[in-house]
Amino acid sequence: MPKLGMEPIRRRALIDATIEAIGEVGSLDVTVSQIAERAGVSAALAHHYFGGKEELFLATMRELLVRLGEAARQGLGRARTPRDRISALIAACFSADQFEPATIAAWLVFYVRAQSSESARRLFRIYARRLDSNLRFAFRQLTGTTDAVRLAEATAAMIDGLWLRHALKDGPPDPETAVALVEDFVDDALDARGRPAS
Amino acid sequence: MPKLGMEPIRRRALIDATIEAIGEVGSLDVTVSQIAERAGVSAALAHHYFGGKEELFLATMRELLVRLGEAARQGLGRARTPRDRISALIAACFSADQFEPATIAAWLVFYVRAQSSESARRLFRIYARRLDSNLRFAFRQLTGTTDAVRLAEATAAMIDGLWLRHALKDGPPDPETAVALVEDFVDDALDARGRPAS
Amino acid sequence: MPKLGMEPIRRRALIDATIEAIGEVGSLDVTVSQIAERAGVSAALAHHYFGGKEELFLATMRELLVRLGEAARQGLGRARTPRDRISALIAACFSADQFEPATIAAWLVFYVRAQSSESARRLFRIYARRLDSNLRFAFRQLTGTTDAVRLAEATAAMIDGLWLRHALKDGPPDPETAVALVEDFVDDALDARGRPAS
Amino acid sequence: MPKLGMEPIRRRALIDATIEAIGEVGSLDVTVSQIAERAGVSAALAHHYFGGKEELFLATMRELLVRLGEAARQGLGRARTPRDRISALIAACFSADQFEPATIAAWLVFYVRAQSSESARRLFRIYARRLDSNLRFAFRQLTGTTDAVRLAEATAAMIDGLWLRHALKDGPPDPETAVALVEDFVDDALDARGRPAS
DNA sequence: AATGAATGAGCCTTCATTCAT
DNA sequence: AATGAATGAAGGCTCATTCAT
Repeated sequence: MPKLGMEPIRRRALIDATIEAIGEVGSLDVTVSQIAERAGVSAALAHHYFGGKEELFLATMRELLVRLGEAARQGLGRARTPRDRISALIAACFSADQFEPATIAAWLVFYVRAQSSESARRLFRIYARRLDSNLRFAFRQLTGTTDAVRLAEATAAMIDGLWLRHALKDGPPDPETAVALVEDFVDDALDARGRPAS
Repeated sequence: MPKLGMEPIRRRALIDATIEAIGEVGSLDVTVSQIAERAGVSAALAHHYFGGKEELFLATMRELLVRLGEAARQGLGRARTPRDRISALIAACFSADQFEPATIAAWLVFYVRAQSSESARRLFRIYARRLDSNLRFAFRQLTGTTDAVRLAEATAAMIDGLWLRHALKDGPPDPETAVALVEDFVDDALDARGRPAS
Repeated sequence: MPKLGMEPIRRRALIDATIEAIGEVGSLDVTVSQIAERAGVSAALAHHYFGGKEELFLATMRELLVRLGEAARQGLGRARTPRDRISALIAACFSADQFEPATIAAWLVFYVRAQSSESARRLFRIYARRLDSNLRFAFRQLTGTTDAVRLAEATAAMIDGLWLRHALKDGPPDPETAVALVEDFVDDALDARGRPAS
Repeated sequence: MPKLGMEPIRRRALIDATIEAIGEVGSLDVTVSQIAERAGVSAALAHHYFGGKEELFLATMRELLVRLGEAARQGLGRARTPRDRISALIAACFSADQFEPATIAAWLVFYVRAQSSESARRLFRIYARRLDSNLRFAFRQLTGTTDAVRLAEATAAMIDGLWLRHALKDGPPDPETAVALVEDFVDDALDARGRPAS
């Protein structure tokens, strides 16, 4: 039954369906029909609203990025100290939303996509830069600039690595352990900084 | 004119071509024809020798895994202390061979493939388990068992994360910095271990 | 806000938009949406008023035919002699209205359409018959019946041919030259008639 | 049963099938599958050999043009006088090959195509220019240069017009009458030239 | 040993058309 | 009077795969 104002609803449904479908299949080899069916609409409608498969994927990536950005922003808002800010960023990356199997899978898949699609890469750069600069900024208040850069990179790498490994694990996601590993790393690294001559 | 004993030559050429092609395109969306052309043979021949695209990909993954395994084995052979063994493993992961753009891309792509292909996942498990157990074994000689597990996982995660990030960078690979980051992490972590109450 | 008496306005707008669209694209491969947009209405409305694409095309053809018919009638009204009548018909075919690029293109396109659509062919027959009989009638007053048929056919053919060739030319239409060519042909033909044995 | 050297055979079969299919349907709205089926092959093969529908159409046009060119060349070879050359060109345009219903339809359809496809237009220009220059050359030997241009254009137009009209006629083609009309036109025109003051 | 020939299956995309509002 | 919403049907194209040579 056609109603007015369906567009945002359909777009949202299609994007969610895309995440689910990619999550289930574990790759971008998902047909528009599969996605549309999951969203309860025809494939033609997906094209109608997004223009094509490529754009649907891009919109989905953007959504993923936005969600992560919001999680980070909220966490940062509640943080009081620089060390808190770092924890907030780590927590955001492993928050329930982000760590659902389908979401992890979708992230990973888009990560790879970024290798071959210029538009995808552009989107990812924005995300990477934002996370990095947030981390760097927090670290800088705890160490010198040079170390901040290093530590920010290492932290980001570990986060990504844990994501990656979770994407391949069979069992349920285990965000607590992941967070603990990164936190320990940060603690140790900052600790070592404070005691230069060991 | 058909020659005798061409099989190993062709197989090798096709596997190399697969790595190159995937590296260039940045995804598994490579046609058998493209690969075959790059190897200087017909697409039909690829099927003749491998049975199908799937098997060609699997063989290529296996090759990648073997190469990494060999790099690790060689490094471990020269290592004298447990700490040396850890460094050897890190170095192997970032050795010149492994860190060529095409290879990084191929790894990443196969990583994702593992999500949807049971056979691919099986192969990767073997690799992950071997790296993990090697790391764990070395760490266990420097820390307690519990910490060894944790540290091994964190180290492996950081390595994977650095790989991932390099896969998306535009510039030339920078293995030295990557190695330094991981080594620092290990140093700091072991350091912290030795001085429990900080 | 819906207004009353919109029907004729919309129909006219849609027909004009059809001519323009066909003229611009140079073929019948025009979507109903494109036409509707050009007319400033929704595609659904086009169906509402015409019933379908086919009927819209047919209505457009009819319009084209009517315009040509009117141009001819007006010219014939002012003609005094049989020879004048011939000139009037020629002039009508190359009158400004008919010789606009979009109109030429539309004519040509519909001409082809007539090959595959019975209804389109029927419309064209009416036009062709009317032009032919007008020409024949005029010629008959200047020559014998047999020759009149021949000359009418030749004249009509030349007119159509000149149209065709103009449809493919890049530059601006050149009705004067076209008219001159046909007039010369008629003159020469009639001349030859008068002097049978050469 | 796959054999070697099939390519030229298949190409030829596909081109012939294209002409037939277009001729039967009377428009370019022919699917590749229809054409392929008529040629006794799969649609995929058509793409394999031609790359796409567009190229298949272009190749078909080229073939049509070549056939016409050959008919003209043969006729010209046998012509002794300038007037003979003109007749030869006219005859070529209405020769049995060219005047088959399917061929006429295909010509007409491609003629229209030229309006929207740059590549098609380019091909047609070549044909038009060649026919024109041949005609002009012959006329120039019989009249002054200025008249030659005019007469060549008028002749070409009449030929095209007769083609056009035949394309829409239901009955069987009637090349003799068509040729007679054009020949009469040429005769009368040349006659008139010779007797300037009437 | 190697390949040209050939195809079936499947996907993206377009578009005319319908319907409820 | 007019339109946004929605879809079924169909077409072009790609590609892995097979087969006879």
